[in-house]
Amino acid sequence: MMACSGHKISARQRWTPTPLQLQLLERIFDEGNGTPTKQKIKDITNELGQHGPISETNVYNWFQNRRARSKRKQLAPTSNNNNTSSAEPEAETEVESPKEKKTRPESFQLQPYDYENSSPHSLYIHSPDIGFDQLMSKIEVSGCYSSYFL
Amino acid sequence: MMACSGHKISARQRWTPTPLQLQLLERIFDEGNGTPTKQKIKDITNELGQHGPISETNVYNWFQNRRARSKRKQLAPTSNNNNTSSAEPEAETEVESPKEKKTRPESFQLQPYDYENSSPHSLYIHSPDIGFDQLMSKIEVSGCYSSYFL
DNA sequence: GTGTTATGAATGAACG
DNA sequence: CGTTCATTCATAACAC
Repeated sequence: MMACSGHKISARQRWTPTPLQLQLLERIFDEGNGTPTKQKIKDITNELGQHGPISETNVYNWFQNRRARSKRKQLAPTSNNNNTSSAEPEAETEVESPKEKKTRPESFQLQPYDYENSSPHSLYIHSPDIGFDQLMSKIEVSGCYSSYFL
Repeated sequence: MMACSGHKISARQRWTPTPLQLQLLERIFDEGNGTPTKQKIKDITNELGQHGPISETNVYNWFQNRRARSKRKQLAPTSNNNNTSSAEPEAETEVESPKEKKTRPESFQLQPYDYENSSPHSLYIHSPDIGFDQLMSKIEVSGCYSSYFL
């Protein structure tokens, strides 16, 4: 019964950007405002306030985090593959068909840290309903974690 | 499976440490490295990579979680009474003690916003939206801003 | 197969 | 501004 994603996104203690807000934030961030001024923050806050509760502090923090996180990509995505054992017992790699959406619109789990944001790629999700599927397209598991080697 | 139509799991799998890796991690953690540096992370990752797939991010997260968990576990055991039934812990008490506890209360979004005031122009603190902030901290499933999904 | 627990991962907020 | 803490979510692992 509960298998269904019956997650009520009820209120949380800490601010949670709505997908729309997030989209806007990312967009702005991507626009090239690495150092949003106070005025800018205010503006953004005001703008985003139309889509949900938000405060200037939230915006400020968000940008700070965003920047830090981007830079944080130094933490290697390097998948250290070791093939000590030639045996690669395929466990149950039941890869489901990548379709459908996740469960929560606000947080799409990414892989490790993003690789590089230098790419001038503007990936934005339009569609008021959001195709989570597309969001997931970024996942790059690039690994077969199903195997246990002891 | 899944009676609900809402199903679909992403292809992303969560990293699962092998017992060996876990053992090593615990050992390192126990050694007294509460704050593993990036270099350390790399080292550990490399080491553990010999026992299974792992990335620096995994190691980093593991330590973070480990630490948080430890703290949390240790903070709770001080149960005074062996009360079988626990009363409702959540009481609406917005009265702020002048002396906040040392614990870092996940305060709701404050509005200090007093970091660098680079703006040459003074700013008016009148944000009408601050009222929302407070509301947000408590918003329940009620029909307040429930429509902020998109 | 269903429900619960354990734990990795993501993120907002705070500290230095 | 970079790093760390705390909280929450999602999912693998486990128990029923």
